[in-house]
Amino acid sequence: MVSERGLQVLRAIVQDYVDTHEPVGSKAIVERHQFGVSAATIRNDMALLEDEELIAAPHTSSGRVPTDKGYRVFVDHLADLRPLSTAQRSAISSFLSDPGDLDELLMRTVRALTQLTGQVAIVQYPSFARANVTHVEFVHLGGPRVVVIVVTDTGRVSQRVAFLAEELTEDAARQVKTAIARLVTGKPVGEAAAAIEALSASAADGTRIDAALRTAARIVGEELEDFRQDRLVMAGSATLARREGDFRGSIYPLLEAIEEQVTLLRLMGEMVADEHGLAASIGRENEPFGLTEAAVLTSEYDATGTRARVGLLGPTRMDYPTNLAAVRAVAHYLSRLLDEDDTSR
Amino acid sequence: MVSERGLQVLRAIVQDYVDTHEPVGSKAIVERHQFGVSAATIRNDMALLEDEELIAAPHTSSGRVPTDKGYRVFVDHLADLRPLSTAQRSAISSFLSDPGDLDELLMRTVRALTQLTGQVAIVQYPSFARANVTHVEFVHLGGPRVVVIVVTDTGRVSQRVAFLAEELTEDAARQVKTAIARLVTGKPVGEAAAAIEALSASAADGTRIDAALRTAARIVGEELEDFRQDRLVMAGSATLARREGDFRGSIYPLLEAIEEQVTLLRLMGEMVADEHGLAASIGRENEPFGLTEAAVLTSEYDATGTRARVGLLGPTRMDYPTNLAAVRAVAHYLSRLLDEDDTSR
DNA sequence: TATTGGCACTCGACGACCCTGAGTGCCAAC
DNA sequence: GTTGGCACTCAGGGTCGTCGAGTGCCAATA
Repeated sequence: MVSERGLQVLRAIVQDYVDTHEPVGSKAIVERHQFGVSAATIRNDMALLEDEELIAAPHTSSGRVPTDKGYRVFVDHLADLRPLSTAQRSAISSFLSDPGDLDELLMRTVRALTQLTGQVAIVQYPSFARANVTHVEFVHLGGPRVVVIVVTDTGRVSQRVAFLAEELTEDAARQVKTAIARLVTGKPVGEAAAAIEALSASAADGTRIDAALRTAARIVGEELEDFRQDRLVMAGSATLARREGDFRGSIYPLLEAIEEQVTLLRLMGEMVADEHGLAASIGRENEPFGLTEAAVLTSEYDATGTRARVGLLGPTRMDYPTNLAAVRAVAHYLSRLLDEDDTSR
Repeated sequence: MVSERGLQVLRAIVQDYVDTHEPVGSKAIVERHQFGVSAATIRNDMALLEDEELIAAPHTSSGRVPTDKGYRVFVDHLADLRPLSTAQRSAISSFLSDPGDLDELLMRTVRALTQLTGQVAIVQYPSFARANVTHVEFVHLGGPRVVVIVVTDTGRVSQRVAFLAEELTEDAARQVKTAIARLVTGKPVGEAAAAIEALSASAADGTRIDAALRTAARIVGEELEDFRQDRLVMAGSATLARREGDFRGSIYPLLEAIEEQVTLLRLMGEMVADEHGLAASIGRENEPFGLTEAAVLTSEYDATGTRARVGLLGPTRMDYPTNLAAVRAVAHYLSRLLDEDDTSR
C-alpha cells in the first residue's frame, strides 16, 4: 500500500516531470521539495509507487515518469486546481463580453481557452434537441430551387436548398409550406422529426403536390437532424506541432481526430463527470479512440436548460491543475452567459 | 546558359528527388534515365545548373537537390501534367455526383482532392459579391430576439440574431422589415450594402422605430459583409503530420495558416494564374506569408459568372505533375457543376 | 519499524575516432 | 563537347571508452 508521503512523492514527480520534461530522480525530489527525509527514503517510496504502477522508469537507473494510472491518481486525489490569476479571469471575461450570436460566442470561447492554456480547445454546441421549432420558411430562388429554412426558439437556424417540382403553382407551394409548418412548428425538435418521419412513411397519393410535399419533408427532416446532431468548435490545433516532442508517436492521430470531429464527440460523450462537472480521460483510457498519448479534460456547462461540454486536448504530460482550472472557469463563464437569463440570447 | 539537355537533367533531378527524398547524384541519373552520355557529362551540366541556382548541394560531395527556383522552372517549363487515371476521374465524378447544396458540394470537393493527392486541399467559396439579394426575413423568437435572415439568388443564406427593442409592436416590426426589404431586395449584394450604409449614415429621428430600424440595418449590413467576404473550406491538415520529414522546420506555421484562413486567402489572392487558370507559389515565394517551406498550387474555377480557386498546400518537394493535374481536373468538374447551367443549383 | 548513509552496479548520453562509400571537381585525352 | 580517371571531401554509421545520474540493496541507526 502506498503511504501518505508516497502520494506526495507522486505529486512531486508529476509536477516536476511536467515542468522539466525529464524523468525525475530521488535526489532531484529532495532538492526541489521539502520532504525532510533523505533521498534513500524517497527511493523506497518510489519503489512502492512503481509496484503500484503509478510511475515507471524508462530504463534501469534513470529517473521515474508518471504512468497514465499515475496521472489518473494525480488528478483524482492530488491536484488542487490552481486558481486563475485575476489577469486571466479578466482576460476571459473581456474575451467573452461582447455578445454577438451563439456562433460568435463559442468561437470566442475556444480562442480564449486555447490562448489561456496553449492547448487545443474544444467547445461542444449545446444540444438543440429540446429546442422548439418556431418557424419554417420557403424562399423561392427561381426555377425549382427553394431554400428551406427552419428556426428554433433558441435562435438556431438551419437552411438547405431543395429542388421542388418546377411547375408547382404559387398556391400549391404555399399549401406544401403550410402543411409542413403545421406539422412541426411549436414542437420540440425531436417530436417534429418524428412527425416528419411519420409523414414520409404514410402512403403516397401520387399527386404532384404530394411529391413536392415529400421532398420538402425530407429536406426539413434533414435539417431537424442537423439540430439534433452535436457539433464542435475547435481552435489551437497548430499548437500541437509545438508540443510535438511531448508525443512519442506522431501527432497524426490527434490531428485526424480534430478533423473528424466524430471521434472527439464520442469520446467526450463517454467521459463521466465528477460532482463539479469536471472529467478527464488520460492516455490509455482513450485507447478505443486512438488517442493513447493524449489527455482530454472537459467541464460541463449549462445552456438554456441543456448541458454541453467545453474541454481541452493535449499531451498526457500537461499541467493538469492549471488546465482543469481554466476549463472550469471558462465553463463557468459560459454557463453564466448562456443560462442565467433564458431570454438574453 | 543552360543547355536543352541541362533542363532535362533538372527535370530528372526533380523527379528523382521527389521520388526518393534523397539528394540525387550524377551516377543515379545516368542509371535511371536514358541520357546516352556518361556521368561526367551530367556532372558538367549539373555544375551549370548550380551556377544558375536551380539546384544546390546540401554539402560538398553529395547529390543535388532542386532549389525553389529549380522547382519554379520545372513547373513553368518542364512539367507536363500527368493525366489522371480513369479510376481517379471516376472517383472524382462519383464523389461530386450527388448534388446537395453548395456547402455540401464544396465539402465533398476538398475531401476528394485531399484523398486524390494526399495533400491539404483548399477550396475557396465563389464570391457572392455579385449575387442578388432576394429575400429578407425576420423571425421573432420571443422577447426582443429576432433572427434576421438574408437570402441571395445563388441560394446562399446568412442569419444572425438581433436584439430589437422589446416593446416593438407587431406592426412596427413589420414596418421595419418592409423598409429594409425594400432597400435591399433585388439588388446585388454590393449595392445592397451601399444602400444600408446610406441608411445608417442618415440622420436619426429618435423614434423607437427608427432605433429598431437602425439596429436591423446594422445586422443586415453585417450579413451582407458575410457574403462579400471570401471563405475557405479545407481538409487533410492531418496529412501534414505524415509528411513532417518533408519540412526542415516545424509544421507549425502551416497548421497556423490553415487555422487562420486569412493568410491563405491573401496568398491565393496574390497568385497569378497562367492561361489555363493554373498557378503555383513555391517556397521562398511565400516568404511574406511565412510559408517558405511550402508550395501552393491553385486552379481557377467558374461558378455562376464569378471565379474562385481550388488548390493544394504541401511541401515544396511534392509531385507537381500529378498534383497540378488533380487540381485542374477538380476545378474542371467544379466549373461544370456550378457553371454549365445557371439554374441547376 | 522507519530512516539513513554507503556502495556497487547499470545504462544512456556524449564525444573521439575511424572507416566506408557516394559523389564531386578537375584534368588530360579523345 | 564528351569521356575516363583520379584525388579529394564529407556525412553516416559503427565502435569504444568515459562520465554521471540514478538505482537497489544492505547494514547501521534512532
